[in-house]
Amino acid sequence: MPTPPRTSLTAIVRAARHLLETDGLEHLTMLRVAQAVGVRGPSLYKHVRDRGDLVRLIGNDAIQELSSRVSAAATHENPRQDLQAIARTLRGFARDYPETYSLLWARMPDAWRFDQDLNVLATEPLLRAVACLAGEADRLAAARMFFAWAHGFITMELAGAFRLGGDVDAAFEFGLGRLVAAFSPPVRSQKSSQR
Amino acid sequence: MPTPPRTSLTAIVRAARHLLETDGLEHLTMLRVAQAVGVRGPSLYKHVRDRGDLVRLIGNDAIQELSSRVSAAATHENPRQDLQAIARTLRGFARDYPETYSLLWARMPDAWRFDQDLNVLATEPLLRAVACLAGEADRLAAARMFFAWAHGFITMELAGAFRLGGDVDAAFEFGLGRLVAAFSPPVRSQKSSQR
DNA sequence: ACCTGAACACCGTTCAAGT
DNA sequence: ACCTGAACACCGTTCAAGT
Repeated sequence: MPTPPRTSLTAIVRAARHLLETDGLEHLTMLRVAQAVGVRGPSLYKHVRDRGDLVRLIGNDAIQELSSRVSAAATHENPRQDLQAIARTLRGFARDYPETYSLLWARMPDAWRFDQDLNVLATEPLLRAVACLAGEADRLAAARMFFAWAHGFITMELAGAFRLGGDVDAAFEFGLGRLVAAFSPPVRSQKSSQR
Repeated sequence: MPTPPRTSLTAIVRAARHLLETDGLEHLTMLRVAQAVGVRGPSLYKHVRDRGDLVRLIGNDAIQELSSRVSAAATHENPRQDLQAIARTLRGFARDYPETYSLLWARMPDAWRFDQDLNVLATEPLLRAVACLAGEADRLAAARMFFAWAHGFITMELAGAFRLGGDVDAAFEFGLGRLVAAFSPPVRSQKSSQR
């Protein structure tokens, strides 16, 4: 005899992401998610394959939100301004949702990772901006350089790894400025050295 | 009545680090560590405060090994060569011990993190090399920029995040070259260059 | 001093049984 | 069709009891 669902996938994912953010991944428990949406633990398995699947759905949710923030921020005429906006948007998202951000590019089983097509979508504004500066040939390498720096900085900041003192905000702007500047084509004069 | 210890802290840490590397952090279990060193689970608590403490000891062990690798690699006359050697050493360590490397700068409770004085020690070669290129004033910001890039690149590589194709090794060298070049003082527009 | 079994509160997951 | 309690194998950790 059919019975109406007492919860929904979207409610489960929302509750799980909230729990992740407040208590961390190790406290993101099937039982606690179930409790948050008002069912018993085993019922979740009617909506989700297992805990890894739930992590994947949280990632999908988060990368879409991050992606739309990035798209909204990267609308300048000048690709350098777009790059700066993208980096600051990433950092802002990480500050709003540190646990969720950490999850996005954490080391995990493949089945737990957010979907690749969402990754492609999220990466597009960065690739576009970088192509203008570094040229088509170096597009991918330059995008990886830029994202590696931004992601590394944000990750270390979230991990509390910047403990040697100094102004962390200033260090972020320092890196951002130097990095954007470094994207000019390298060989721009036959006679002088490079920058 | 005193009885001789049937295991030791160093044996426990070594077994735990090995278990971490082979099976991942979530499978690093007190019971499995105990089994690996030949005692029962509860006995570990005579040597270690709790699981977080064990994670901290693994981190201490790993950062010391990484630190000595970095020191051994950063012995060139030219600070640019030292920077390149440092980055490649980090990446090599991460390839040898991906789980351990991921752990080192992961988001964790403070009590789980490796000791700060070991961090200072490990950072010294980088700070020294960077100071020669970026100048004393920008030393810390430049070191953070460099390490953020290297760490971000390595982290993404370990996480399997580079899935847009392209040559990842080439992207690493691209970033490394551009980054080292970017450490010249920025205002060279007076017609001169630096150094 | 160190090790042990038993115990407690918690996990993820399965499954037969309910509606 | 969805939800549930009971069950299983596993956790981390404590503690009284052994030697």
